Amino acid sequence: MGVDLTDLVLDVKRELNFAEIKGKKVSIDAYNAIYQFLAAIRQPDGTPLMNREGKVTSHLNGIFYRTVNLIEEGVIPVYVFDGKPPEMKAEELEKRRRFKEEAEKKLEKAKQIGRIEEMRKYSQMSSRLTGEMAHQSKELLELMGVPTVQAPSEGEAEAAYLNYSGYTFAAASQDYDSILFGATRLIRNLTITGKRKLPNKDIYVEIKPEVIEADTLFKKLGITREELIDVAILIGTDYNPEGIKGIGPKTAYKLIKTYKSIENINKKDLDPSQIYFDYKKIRDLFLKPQVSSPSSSLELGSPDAEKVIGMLVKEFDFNEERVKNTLNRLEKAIKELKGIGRQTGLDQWF
DNA sequence: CACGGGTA
DNA sequence: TACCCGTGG
Repeated sequence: MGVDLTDLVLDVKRELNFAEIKGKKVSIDAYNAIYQFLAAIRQPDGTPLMNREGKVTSHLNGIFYRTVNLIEEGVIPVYVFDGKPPEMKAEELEKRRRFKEEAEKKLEKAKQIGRIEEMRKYSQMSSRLTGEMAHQSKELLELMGVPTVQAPSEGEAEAAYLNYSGYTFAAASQDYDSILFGATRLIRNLTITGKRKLPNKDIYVEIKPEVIEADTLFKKLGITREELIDVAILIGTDYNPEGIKGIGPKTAYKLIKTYKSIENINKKDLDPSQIYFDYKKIRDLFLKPQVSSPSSSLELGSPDAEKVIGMLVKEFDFNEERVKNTLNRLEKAIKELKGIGRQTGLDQWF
């Protein structure tokens, strides 16, 4: 799930204007994006899209159409895939597994009483992104000519690293962890747009991409990245999911703002016995995550239309006409995008 | 979520 | 052109 920093970023987050990322690379936390497609691209009763053999295709649908739309908007997406999770994430992963099991039980009940709305909700909650799905997504992107990066460990950390090292202009993820990992610019809601249903209500809200600039956030809060990491640890991260009982974003921020670090917090403000986790190790996971320099160029290549059709149409039963249409749009968008690189610098004269 | 045909 | 809505796989 990541760290809940919503309350702390409220004042600095702003709507993304696509013009500001035109022609720029954005490292996308692939797992995060694919998971959202998998959860969202479903029939009203929650059944995911599947080919005739019953293999789920929701993730491929999302990757294919959304990515082409992004490239048409002028963005060069760089999808970063997860490697092996850090051992300290085990508890969080176990927690997620239990959550899925609960959702599956609730789904069965909803099915029995035939409540379509509930069925959809619990299907979404119980969706699982398999290794095979991640692999298929990566394969599709490669056939499309879209750069991918294999992270040694956390994809989000690698995406942030690509960002602060200058390979990409921003990092895209739903999770605020990106900023803890060092991203300079975080874009949320890049891969999901449109309307989203409010939980348990019949109200739909417009979801728009938003930007959070790390430096602006640090300045606004008057703390450093290191200090924000300590704030996050108090609230609870993927590496200490429980956080500290009774401490939320506001309190955590106040404590670190006052004391600068977890070890400096006065005993009267926080009973040290509450800190049962190895916070120094967690700090290191954010400050010195396992990352690696990209081995490929991270440039858009030429799509292999034949193979994309082979995969989507022949193997996964996508509509041939739609796929061909979209491939044409993709080729056109790539050409235009490559034109931007050559033309910049000339534009100012015209 | 996204497409595309229909409708105003 | 903007939105609605049924369907995609």
